[in-house]
Amino acid sequence: MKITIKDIARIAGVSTATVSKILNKKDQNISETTRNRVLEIIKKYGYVPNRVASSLVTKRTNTLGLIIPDIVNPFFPELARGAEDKANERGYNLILCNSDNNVQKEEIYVDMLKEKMVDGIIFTASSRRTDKFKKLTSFQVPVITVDREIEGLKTHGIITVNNVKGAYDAVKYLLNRGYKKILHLTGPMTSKPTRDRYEGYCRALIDEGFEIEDCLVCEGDYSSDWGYEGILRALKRDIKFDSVFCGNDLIAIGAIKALKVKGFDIPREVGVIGFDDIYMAKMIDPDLTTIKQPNYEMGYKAAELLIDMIEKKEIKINKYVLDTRLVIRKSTK
Amino acid sequence: MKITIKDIARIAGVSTATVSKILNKKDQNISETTRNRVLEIIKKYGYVPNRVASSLVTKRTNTLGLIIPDIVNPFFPELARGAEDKANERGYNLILCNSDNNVQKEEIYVDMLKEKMVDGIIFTASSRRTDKFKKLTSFQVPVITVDREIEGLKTHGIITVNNVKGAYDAVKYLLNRGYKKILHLTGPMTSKPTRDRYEGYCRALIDEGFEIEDCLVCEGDYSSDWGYEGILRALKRDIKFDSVFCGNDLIAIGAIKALKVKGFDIPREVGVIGFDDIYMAKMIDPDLTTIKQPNYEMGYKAAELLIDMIEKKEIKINKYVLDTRLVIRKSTK
DNA sequence: GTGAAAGCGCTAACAG
DNA sequence: CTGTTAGCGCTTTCAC
Repeated sequence: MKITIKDIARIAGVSTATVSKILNKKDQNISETTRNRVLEIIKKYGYVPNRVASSLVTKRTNTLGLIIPDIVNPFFPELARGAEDKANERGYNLILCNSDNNVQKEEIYVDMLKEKMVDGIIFTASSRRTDKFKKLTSFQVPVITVDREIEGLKTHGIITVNNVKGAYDAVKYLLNRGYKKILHLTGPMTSKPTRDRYEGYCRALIDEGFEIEDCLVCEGDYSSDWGYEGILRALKRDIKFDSVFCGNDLIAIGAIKALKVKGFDIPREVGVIGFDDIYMAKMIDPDLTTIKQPNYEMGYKAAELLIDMIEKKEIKINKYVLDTRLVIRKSTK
Repeated sequence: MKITIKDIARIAGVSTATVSKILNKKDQNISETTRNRVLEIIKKYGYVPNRVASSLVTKRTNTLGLIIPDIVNPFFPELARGAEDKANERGYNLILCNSDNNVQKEEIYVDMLKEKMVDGIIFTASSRRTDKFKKLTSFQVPVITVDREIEGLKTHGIITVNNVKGAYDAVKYLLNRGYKKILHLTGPMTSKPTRDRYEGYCRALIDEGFEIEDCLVCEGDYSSDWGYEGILRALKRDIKFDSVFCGNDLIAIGAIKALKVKGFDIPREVGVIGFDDIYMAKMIDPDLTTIKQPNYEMGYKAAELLIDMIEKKEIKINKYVLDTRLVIRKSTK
């Protein structure tokens, strides 16, 4: 039989109200003596309050939902860690949900989280979301979307990265280093970040007086396999390029692999630049020049904004666009 | 104002008991007609039951705790994913906790999870655990430890990997391929897997008629930095070796990097073998021969065993030792 | 087949 | 400074 607040109250010879007040630090009006006595008894008996009971009355669970496509994708662990750190710091826990970018799974998770009365949700939505999905907007608790803005989906806060500028910086850097024919291996164009990076690519080219050649832009997905495949395909089609701007680091890693297999010297013959700066970027050979995304900070900031909303602190900004940073390593000359 | 079971009952003209029974599929004794009527109303009003209320009475939250050192460490995302998949399959959610291998943080998390009344915990414990830490053993709910057996810590179930055999296989393979001087860059000897891998290393050497040379065994931690550092240090000390058995893939990746910097040809002059088979193992150059650990399966199995315990299914075995597998790639000849 | 009623363990007025 | 009391939203006996 588990020990309850009633037991503590009885043993201490006070009411449950008194114990509750002490537990919740609403004890300005409790005498030093009783407080100490109660605290002692709590300790002695190893009493642990039952939060599900208190949640039922306070309507707060101190739990957040984190919905991401897949924790195995190297992009997400840092984000999750950032969110968890902030949540923990503020006394919240995080429920991890892997949606596989699957709208149906997302909906199921949202329902589960709703039932469990989470105080808020951090959401990295699938790219295939349509506005038929009203569950979130009708959700009673605040929702922060991270990394991907969803058209037609109103959320309570947004954390993104300046993808246009990041891509712009990448391409401009390539151009400045003397590369002239930049192959762009993109992710799926259904996702906003992909389109933004493509936009940055175009703008940099134009600003520097180059033309945009459609054959240099190849759409795929955010995987190493696609990077590998994309290079082989470009080579087969006899497309001329002296550098590759990859939609993310995974693509870049695959691309480098293919390039090496085909005997190209990186960075002399072909330069490669990625996007993300995942952990592995500095471990591969040559280590990867890339655009660092502040993944950890995104998660951290998302949790912070979310908790501020939950706790009704004054919130002026509900959209943060974090900046990327060019990290120069050895895959570009 | 949120809609409750009372509202549904009132609208349907039945009691809350009836609605509850229908909700929980204990409706053998409910007439088809009322059931359909109630279900319809639930749908129409978008009623979502409040699980925290029901948890209070059923003493089940359908929530599990997952305590790992750090989700950013490439070893853990797969484990977490495996656990989450199984949990989800069985209607449970997972609370993610990053302990940083810090006993104090572990204790705090255990307390939080206890307060939130999780139904069970999956625990990858810090290596520095001492038996002063009784919180877990005195814990009311089942605990499964994964990957690391903790001496002096009784848990309800254990999932590990056959580290001795994995290491044995690795070293034997190296020997069979003609390598003779195997440097062993280990993790911290305070951890059981490290010691087990060391044991496998010794056994293989002995079985093949080699001697164990202490100077070939260097203790560090499970990071790429240590792999890099370890190679440089061995070289500086003028230790002769023709291959490296690394405590994990991260160490191997660092080692490969250092070896390449120093101009060694891998695998001809020096062969390298890792342990884990993380995602990046096949992406680096040369791609890494390694011992695959079934990370996903460990998480999956852990969740399965845990949930079986929670739901009191017949449990014969409460310890699973999963097998590793040699994955041959290009970092060995 | 269905419902009344007694809690689950805690908090929050409000009263004293 | 402390206690009384009425729930929070749900499940579960047990009676009808």
